[in-house]
Amino acid sequence: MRSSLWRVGEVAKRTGVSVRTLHWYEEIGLLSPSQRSEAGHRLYAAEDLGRLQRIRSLRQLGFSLDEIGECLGKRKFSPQQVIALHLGRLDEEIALQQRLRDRLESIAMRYGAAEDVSAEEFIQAIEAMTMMEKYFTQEQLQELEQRKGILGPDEIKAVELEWPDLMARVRTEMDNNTDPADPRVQALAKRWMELLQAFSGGNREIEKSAATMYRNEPGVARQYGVDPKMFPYIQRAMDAAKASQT
Amino acid sequence: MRSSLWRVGEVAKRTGVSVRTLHWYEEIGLLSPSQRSEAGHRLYAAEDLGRLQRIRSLRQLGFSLDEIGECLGKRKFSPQQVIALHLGRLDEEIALQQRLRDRLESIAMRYGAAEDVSAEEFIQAIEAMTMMEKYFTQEQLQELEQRKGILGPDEIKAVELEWPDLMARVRTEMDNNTDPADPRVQALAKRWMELLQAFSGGNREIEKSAATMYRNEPGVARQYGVDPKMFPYIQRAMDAAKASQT
DNA sequence: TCTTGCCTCTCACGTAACGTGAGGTCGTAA
DNA sequence: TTACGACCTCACGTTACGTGAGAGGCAAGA
Repeated sequence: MRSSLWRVGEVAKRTGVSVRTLHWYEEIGLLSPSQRSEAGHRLYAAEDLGRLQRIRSLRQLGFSLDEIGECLGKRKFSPQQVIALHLGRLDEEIALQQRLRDRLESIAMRYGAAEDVSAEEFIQAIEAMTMMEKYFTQEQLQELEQRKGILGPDEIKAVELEWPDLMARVRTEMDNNTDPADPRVQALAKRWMELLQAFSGGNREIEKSAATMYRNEPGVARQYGVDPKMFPYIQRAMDAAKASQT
Repeated sequence: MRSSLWRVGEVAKRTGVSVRTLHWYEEIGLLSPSQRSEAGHRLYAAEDLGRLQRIRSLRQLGFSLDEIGECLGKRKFSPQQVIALHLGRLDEEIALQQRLRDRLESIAMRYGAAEDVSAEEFIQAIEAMTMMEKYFTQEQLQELEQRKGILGPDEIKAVELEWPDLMARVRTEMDNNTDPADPRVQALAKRWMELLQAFSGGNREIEKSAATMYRNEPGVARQYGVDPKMFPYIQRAMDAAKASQT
């Protein structure tokens, strides 16, 4: 009889759980040793170890101690229901983490090789992405992602470098009150439309969403050098181009 | 000036975070309102809202408040490193959850339709699975899984029903000291080998691992009615079959 | 002016599942 | 007898807040 009683330390060594964990399981009423020595030391019998084994099995499957307690306590619980519930929870969590992972990776890829990225710049990129998720619908984001895949990363980077430069030139002409029909402005407007086409693929809804974003988020607009005031100026340049074509 | 100062409730409504969260951010020094009213009410300025926005962005990417504090505080941190670290952590978590999910699903499928599964039986199944993962190597488990796919669920269930029955019959003959060469025992031994073949696919290592499991885990053995003492008895039956063939 | 109702404040406990000491007791071997 | 290891209980720390409790502030109506 004596040989079939184990003390906490022995149980801990054999099963791999910590002594504190065994204390904790007793405290919450999940697993109490069936005996105590005169000095108050815990003595675990074989049946206690069996219960511990079951607890560990259920724990490994990700159940909470509360749920385990209910499973082991009551005879009437429905395993299918419990598992289905748990499975659903897990699926949700996994999907969430996967989305999170994808977002993180897309940011990491954006700055894959560059070494001199400042924290400032980095956080702005993150903000830009959360903004995108705020202003574009799920389908639009998918479409953008798809077109990104077609263009390839080098092309994307080139455009991202060219865009602020183009914006600055447009701003200069606009500030100088250059006639929208001027060849320089015409060239800028042509390039603007090309880049816009590369971004939106001609999807009007995407262009609208982008415009809304630039209007509502001065931070994002500043990052790319976009000013809503440029929109009508370029529009006038486009109108002038059409007029000269006829 | 006055109009660009917001109180906690207003900030909470605008940004979607709770008042308590704003209190908390101040308590841990992550975001303190740049002013207080005479009565001690928090007054957030535009720059505070900007910082809050950055905090929210980073939070959405799954960073801890500690990490966010460091990112926003120091200029010298390496975004790539932080992201790579985080990405690694996420991948690990996802893989873990995926494995967990698969295990859960395999258990759920085992008892998909059955309605009268007792908690006892259910927990035993879970224990059996954790035992499998303890005694079989990763490759062996994959091989078993593959063979399970080939056999199909109905076949599996049939075998699982037949196995305890077969064990009981063998036990009876063994207890009666029936000659291993007796036709009845020969028939049982033949069926034993067939089922074993269906399980192991002739893989000796898998058979060895299973034997070790049955020897070390009386609980699992009891569940399937297996007794290590049967092994040599069946072996003698097989030997007798061979001898009679020559 | 007083009350009403809606802020806001600080303080403080609760969450899940233990980890990590602190300070004291028990058992046994040298 | 003393040293050492195993054990005991108590209690705080962890994450990122949620949820009150009790008290004070602020504008509007009676």
